[in-house]
Order: sequence, then C-alpha cells, then structure tokens
Amino acid sequence: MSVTIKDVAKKAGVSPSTVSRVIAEHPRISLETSRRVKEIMEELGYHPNLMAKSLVSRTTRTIAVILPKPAEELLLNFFFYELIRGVLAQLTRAGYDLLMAGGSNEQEELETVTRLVRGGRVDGLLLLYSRSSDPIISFLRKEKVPFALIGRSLDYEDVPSVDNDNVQAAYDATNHLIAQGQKRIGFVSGPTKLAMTQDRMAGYSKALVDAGLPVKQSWIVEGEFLLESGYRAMASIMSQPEPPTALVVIDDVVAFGVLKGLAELGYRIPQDVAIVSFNNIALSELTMPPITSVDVGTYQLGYTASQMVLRMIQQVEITTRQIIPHRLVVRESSLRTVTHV
Amino acid sequence: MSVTIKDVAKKAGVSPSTVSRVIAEHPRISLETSRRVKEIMEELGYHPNLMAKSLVSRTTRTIAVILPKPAEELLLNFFFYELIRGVLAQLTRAGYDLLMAGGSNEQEELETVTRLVRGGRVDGLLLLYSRSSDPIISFLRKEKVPFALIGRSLDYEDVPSVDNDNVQAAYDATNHLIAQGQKRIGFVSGPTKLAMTQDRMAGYSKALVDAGLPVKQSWIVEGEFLLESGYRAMASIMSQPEPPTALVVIDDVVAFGVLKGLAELGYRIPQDVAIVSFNNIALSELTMPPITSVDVGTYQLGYTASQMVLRMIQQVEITTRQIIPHRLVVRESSLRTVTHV
DNA sequence: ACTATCTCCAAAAGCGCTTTCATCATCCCA
DNA sequence: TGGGATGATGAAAGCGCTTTTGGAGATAGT
Repeated sequence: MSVTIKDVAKKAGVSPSTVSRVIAEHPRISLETSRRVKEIMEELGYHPNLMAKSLVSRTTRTIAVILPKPAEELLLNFFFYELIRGVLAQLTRAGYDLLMAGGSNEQEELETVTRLVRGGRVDGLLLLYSRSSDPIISFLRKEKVPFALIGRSLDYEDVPSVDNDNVQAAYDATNHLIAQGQKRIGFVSGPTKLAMTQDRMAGYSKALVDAGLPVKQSWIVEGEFLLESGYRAMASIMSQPEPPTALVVIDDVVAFGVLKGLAELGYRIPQDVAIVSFNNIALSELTMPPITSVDVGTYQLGYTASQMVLRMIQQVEITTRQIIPHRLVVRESSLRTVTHV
Repeated sequence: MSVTIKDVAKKAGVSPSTVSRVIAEHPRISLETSRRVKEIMEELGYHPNLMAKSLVSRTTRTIAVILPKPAEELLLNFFFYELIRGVLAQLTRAGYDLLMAGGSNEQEELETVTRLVRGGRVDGLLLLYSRSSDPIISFLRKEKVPFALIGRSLDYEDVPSVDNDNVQAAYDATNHLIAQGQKRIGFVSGPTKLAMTQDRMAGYSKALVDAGLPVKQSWIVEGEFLLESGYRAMASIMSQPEPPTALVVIDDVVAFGVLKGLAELGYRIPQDVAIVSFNNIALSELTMPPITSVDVGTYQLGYTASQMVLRMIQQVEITTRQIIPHRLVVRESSLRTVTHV
C-alpha cells in the first residue's frame, strides 16, 4: 500500500539500514549514497511511518495539553486561542505535535492522562491553571514525565511552571488607582483555590497597606470567572452604606459584568467608579469605556511553557518557575481625568 | 522498564496472544481466563503501548484539527474554544484523541498535513473555514482520507462539511430589521473568499429584494474579521450623503468595532442606527447596548463535524453536507422600541 | 607486502502488539 | 466408540522502523 523504507532501499540498491541512516542524517554515510537515497525518497514520495518510528525510538514528538474540567473553562474562553497559538508556535518550531485532551471530571481526566503517558503516546504535558491538590500532578511526578504548568499550583511549589507575578501585577494595578487619587478601593475576586486569585488578592492588599489605606473585608467579594459573577459581586459591594469608588477586578470577563451592572445602576465610569482588571483580552478596549487591564502576555505563557517542557525532554537544565512580565494597559475606565480621543 | 503484554502473559500463565484477545474482548476466550488476565493487568498496572498498537492496526484513533493560517485566525478568536469543546466532546465519547496542527503559511500547512497523513499519524482530519482553492483539500481527496470541513468550501461543493444555512441566517437577520420598520439597511461584509461571507451577503440582498427595498452597492463594504475593519467600514458607509439607518454586520467582533465607531460619532443605537450581527459570541450580550446576533451553534458545529469524520472512518454512509440550525437572538441593538429591564 | 585503521554499508535482532494458523481438548451424534 | 464440529489457547510471523554487530574494501603505517 504505502511506500516503506524497504521500497526505497530496494530501488536505491541499498539496505534499509542505510536508508534509515540517511533519514537520521547519520554521519558515517557517503555523500553520494545519501544523495541517491534522498532522490529516490523524493521520487517515491516516501514519508516515514511515525508509529513505527515511535515504537522503536520510544518517543513520539508530541506534547499533550490537558484542558481544565468544564467548571474551570470559562476563564480560558477568551484567551485560550492566544495561549494555544503560543504553544503551537513553539512546538511547530521544534517539530513537535500538539495533542489536546481533557475529561468531564477528575476521574476521567486522570484516566486520560494515564493512558497517554503509560501508553507512550506523549513525550510531555502541559497543564492549564490547575487547582489545589491535583491528582494529575502527583501522578506525573511519580512517572517522571516532563510536564509544566501554566499558572502556578498552590500545592506543589517546586513543580515546573510558567506564571505571571500576579502579586506584583495586582500591586501595580491597585497602585495605579491610588495614584489617581482613589482611596476607597474594592476587589472583585475569583475562586480562592487558584493561586492566581490568591496572589492578586495579596497584591491588592499590599498596595492598600503600603499606601496606608484600609483593607475592608466587605469590599472584597469572591466570585467565579463568569459574567453574572461580576454582576452579583458588584451588586453586593455597591449596596453597602459606604461603597468604594474604585474596583480591582480579577478578570476582564468578570469586569464586563461589573461594568454593565454599574451602568444599569446609573454609575458613571470612571467618574463614580473606576475600574482596573486583568488579562487584557482583545475586547477590553472595546467596551464603553475601554477597560484598563493588566496584559499578562498570553501568547508568551503558552510559548514559554512549551519551551520548558521541550527543554526538560532534552534534559536541559531549566528554571523551575518562569515569570512572564506583565504590563498595565491604561484605558479610560481607571482615569479620573477622562480624555477623549 | 514499562510492563508489556508479555509480562502480563507470563504472570497469568498464558500466551501473549491470549492477553491480546482479552484486551480486544475477543469472543472465543473463556470467562475464567479473561477474569484472571484482567486481574493481573490491574495488578501490574498494565497499559497497552499505543504506538505498537497503531503500527500493527494501521489506525491511531486520533483526528487532527487543522488551524487556519494566521491571517484567518481572527474570526476564530472568540468561538474557537466552544468549537474545540464540541470536537473534544465527540471524540472523547468515541475514544479518539485530538491532534492540533497548523502552519504559518500555505506551504508549511500542506507539508504538515502530508506528514500526518502519509506518516499514518491520524485517521481523519477536520478543516476550519477554508478559503478558496485549498491545496489541502485536493490532497486529502486524492489520499482518500476521511475529513470534513467546518464551514463550506467554495471550490469543492461535494466535500463533506458542516455548516450553517448562512443565506437563510442573513435573510432572517435582515428581515428582523425590516420587521422593525427599517428601510435603509447596509451590510458590513467579510472577505469574499469565504463561502460564509458570500452566503450572508446573498441572504441580505434577497431579504431586501423580497421586501421591495433597494440594494445599494455603496452601503455594502467588504472588510476583514477585525475590530478596526468594522470601524473603517462603518466610517465609509456612514459618511455618505444618505447613510443607512440599520446595519447587518458579518461577525460580532466586527460589530463591536462598528458599535464603538458609531458611538464616537454620536449615533445612538438602536435609535439612529440599528445593528444585527452573527455568531453570538459570549460578549454580544455585554456591550452597550447588547447586540442582536445570530447564534450559529458553535459547539454543535464542532460536535457534528467530528461525528461526521468518525462515521466516515467507520464506513457509515453520511450526508455530505450537514446544516446546523441557527437562531436569531434579539437584543437591544436592533429594536426600535427600546425596552429596559 | 602484511597488518592496523578507517570508512561505508548489510544482516539481523527487536520495539510491543495483532492475527493467522495450528493444536489439543471436549463434545455431540451416529 | 469413533470422527467431525466446536471451543480455547499457543506458536510464530510480521507491522515499519532503528540500532548493534560485523564484514568488505580502501587507505595508511612499518
């Protein structure tokens, strides 16, 4: 059916081993033979069978990305594409393929990972924003398979991961509000089981404390990465007797909900309530007003995490925790003096 | 190193062939033997080597999704995740894996596909919104590999594909505006090399003609799937002496640009200019005002297309072109009588 | 001229699995 | 009681590749 290494060998008048060596660019092969074999390969349209290759080499040149369970999905909804683009760019560069897998629950997820790893299907893995006590992480460590996290894990500090400095990011964002003269600043948070949430919360608090401002617990509301979540959190915060005049919001999508809710209640943004947020997804600049957001370098996160796994596969020493720089993108939602273009 | 079928066989006191048959649930195996072998497999933590399996079975139980080239990416940015979720759900159900691949240009893309197909790496493929004269399509047809398109191809009408009835969708959307009393309706289009664009344009025109309204070429502007594109197209249309009072926009992201531009020029929406759009991404309901949009069933597109490929692999007869129903989601941007919640 | 060294290549084994073919009990019915 | 089914298993070949081993011929050293 398909043309094999044998067919090439026969036609070129050499042995299969020689053809194999030509493909692998083995040094001890004469230039003449190499040229002739390559010519025949071209002529026959030969492509090596990747399964056979993998079987003997015990390597598949593929990395799996494990999607978070449905409950965690919403965070990714808008920067998932950018992330994957980053991953794909790095892997393609290195001649690796990308396998995507997931599961509808923890059990299923672990089974899938086990099957892929023990079945010799992948050379490494990438985990997205895992929550606390992830059994997959324990499993992968035991198996000694190269893998990296995107977003730090709370329970396994020494696991290779790529992350932002979320404490500093939140510190910067909050400070920006303080620099605008804000004194009453609330925080719309995310699930506290995520390191990302805890870090941003910490940075927010630290900025307030450093500026001598009060940290009021009633101004801090935990939510999910959902639109409605932002809406509800906002309602809860603003219905208090002395509501804040500025909000730090865990994520852009949540911020959209906040924004909308505020507008419906008649608050003007940023005059009555200023807003800063995180992740800087493409639509942040399109809302009315555009949202000030911390760009976390989504593409870079994917790109760097993949690189990390590839390095581990090549046994190259790596920094266990890599930090992607963030950047506050100031837009209208946080500015006291509103400037129109 | 890892436990193989031989290890299981030895420990169970049977031959490797028997173990293999137990795994494959071969009928002619005694219940007793089956039970014992399964027990041993469990005990040893046996997982079959998938590469070896693939080599001999000539099947990999994996489907590749080919991402469009970077230039086409933006369309997908926001509904990519939903699409992939649909694909993944179907594939996981059937015990298949998902491989993601792409390329930075046409040449590279074709090389990747060739490598995957000829290398026996995948059993089938899924192509996203391909443009005209795609060399990959020709290649795959020649190779007789099962594959399906998401979004119809302009050049290969008989290729298996999953699509919306975009003509009808645009017809419905436009008619909705007409029902609101609109008479001057423009169209912000996308790249005409996509079937989707041409279909929506046709539906738009048909609705106007059927209602006895004029189709003015100067009210139809081609753009890309970009924010700025919507902005520019809007500017071009609205700067005319007699601008339309309603716009049909090819995609939500473009519509955001239109929305923003209109607001900056002082137009009120929907009072001065009404808007309907397509794709109904999650943020459509979050803009000010929320955008009326045609829901195309993104998840379903992915789910159904995968099913199609799986059916082809199983040699089951399929309908060459499957249509996912659409649904107009009416929101404030298109309503003459504005109702506040 | 004879051995030592080097270069290039072929033969063959083996990766972990499936599957064909053969074998051996067991069973049923004449 | 014997012979053809039938059922359960084992032996062995082979999927397409890599890699080890070893050998033939060329080149160099003494």
